[in-house]
Amino acid sequence: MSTPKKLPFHLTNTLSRKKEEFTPLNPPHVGLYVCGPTVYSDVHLGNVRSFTTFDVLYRWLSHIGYTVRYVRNITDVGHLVDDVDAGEDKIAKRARLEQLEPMEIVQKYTNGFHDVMRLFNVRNPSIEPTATAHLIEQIGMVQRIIDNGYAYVVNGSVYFDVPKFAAKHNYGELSGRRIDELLTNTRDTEGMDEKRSPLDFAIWKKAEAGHLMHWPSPWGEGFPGWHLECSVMSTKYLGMTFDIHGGGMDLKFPHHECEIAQSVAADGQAPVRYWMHGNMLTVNGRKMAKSEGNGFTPEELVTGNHKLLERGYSAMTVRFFMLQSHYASTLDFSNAALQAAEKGLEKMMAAVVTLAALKGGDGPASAEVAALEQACYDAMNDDLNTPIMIAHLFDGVRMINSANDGKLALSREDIARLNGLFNAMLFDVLGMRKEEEARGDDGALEGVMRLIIEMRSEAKATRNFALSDRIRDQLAAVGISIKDSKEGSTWDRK
RNA sequence: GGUCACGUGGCCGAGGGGCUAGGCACAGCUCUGCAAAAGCUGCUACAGCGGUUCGAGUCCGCUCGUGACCUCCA
Repeated sequence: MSTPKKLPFHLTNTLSRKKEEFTPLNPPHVGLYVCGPTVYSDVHLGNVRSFTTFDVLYRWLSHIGYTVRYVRNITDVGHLVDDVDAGEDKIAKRARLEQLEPMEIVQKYTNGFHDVMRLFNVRNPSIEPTATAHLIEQIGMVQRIIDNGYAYVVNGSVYFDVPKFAAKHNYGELSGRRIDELLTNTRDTEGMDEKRSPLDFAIWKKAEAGHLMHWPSPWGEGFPGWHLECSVMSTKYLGMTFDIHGGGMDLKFPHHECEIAQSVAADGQAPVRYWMHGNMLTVNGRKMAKSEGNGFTPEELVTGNHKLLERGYSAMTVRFFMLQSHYASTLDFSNAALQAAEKGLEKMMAAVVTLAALKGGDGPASAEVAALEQACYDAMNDDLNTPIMIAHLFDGVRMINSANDGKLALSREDIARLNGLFNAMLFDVLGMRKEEEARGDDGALEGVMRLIIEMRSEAKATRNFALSDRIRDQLAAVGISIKDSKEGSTWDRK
């Protein structure tokens, strides 16, 4: 029996803007770093899309045989906000509003983030480092950058010297910016008067009076700059140069560009071989963002308690909806699209149940099933093309249902392979979860339903359709649907 | 203002020089006590205008429209 070809994997590298064959630095190991959340507020659905994208990447790399060390950080230091709140740390700001310790805020939203990840069946990373636990390393990196002449100290703050760096290195290669263009388009930002060039960015910032989160450093009390933590934590756990760095499109510039500059300036090595950027979730064509105020929380999503939501949707419906578009495309949120995804997912899940009960005939594996397997691998290996892979799975759904209707002959071998394929692709790779599992049903309902179905079948046998229809209607009213077939009746929660 | 994307059928959304995407919705048929489910069939589109080509939704140019980044943001 043929087995599908599982390699090679191709992904779009933002550095080259092209699809490239992926080859790890030290196979079979893969180092993967993804920018995690800033824990000063609830994560919204746009954040979930990004983490889901990289969750699927992690799952896929593991599935095709790589040993992945997946590092996803927690940003708990807080970054400078705009000039309205000049100098005030985001986390400190919220802490004052809510009269909590900064680390209490951090803990609260970290817990919330983890709850959301669990709800959407996003796997835990191998390492989840926090910025506050890596202050020593961050100070060390600042010092190395200063020692190498790419940063200067002004009044207790340390700034990265972008023009000096750009003179020798390719600053802007990731985001496609050019120094001279950037210079004509800068706006006033914090610390402008201290910077030699408006393009320079802080890698260590002096703590002003009242600033709650600060640490001692060779340059005085302060806190680390915007982009430093990712540079430090990625290379600490994955090496000076590692395989894949992921994040949202909106982080490409300046965040990731600065990460590259910092690593090169400090250690002389480009940190990342493949950069991968996920696109934005939009609402009515506009990016979902904290600053836009158009996001909803998972609670609002599930309950439907939000003005943009006609009703609630399960986390798995939303996950499936997201995976039906490519990660590099924008995806527009809408109730109609969510409802279509919900129906599609129900159909696919029903087919999985049908498949488990199918009895195949004798005979060899069919070419169709083998082709389907290969098509799924090819789709995923082509830059993680989940929508195509899902389209192939729906072809499998049709095969399963046709076989169940007696219109297609499948061998035991075919059925075993389809079972394996759906388990691998739908559950392991796409990370779908059966809703009953998510709900945590025990066996009691199953037993009760078996009894009710048996009694209803007796009513039908005596042509007491008034009773059998009443049972079906009443069950429907409490969210349980009954479906009759030649072999008997099945039930499902809806 | 600068840079970069995108515009696909009733809706969502892939593809990316010749080959059925898929899902949802809708209509008809089959099955069925009725329903639901399922299967089959139908609806077959690529913003507009030019160009390249034997052939363009796919490449090039222009126009219009939308968005992202340039500032914390997945």
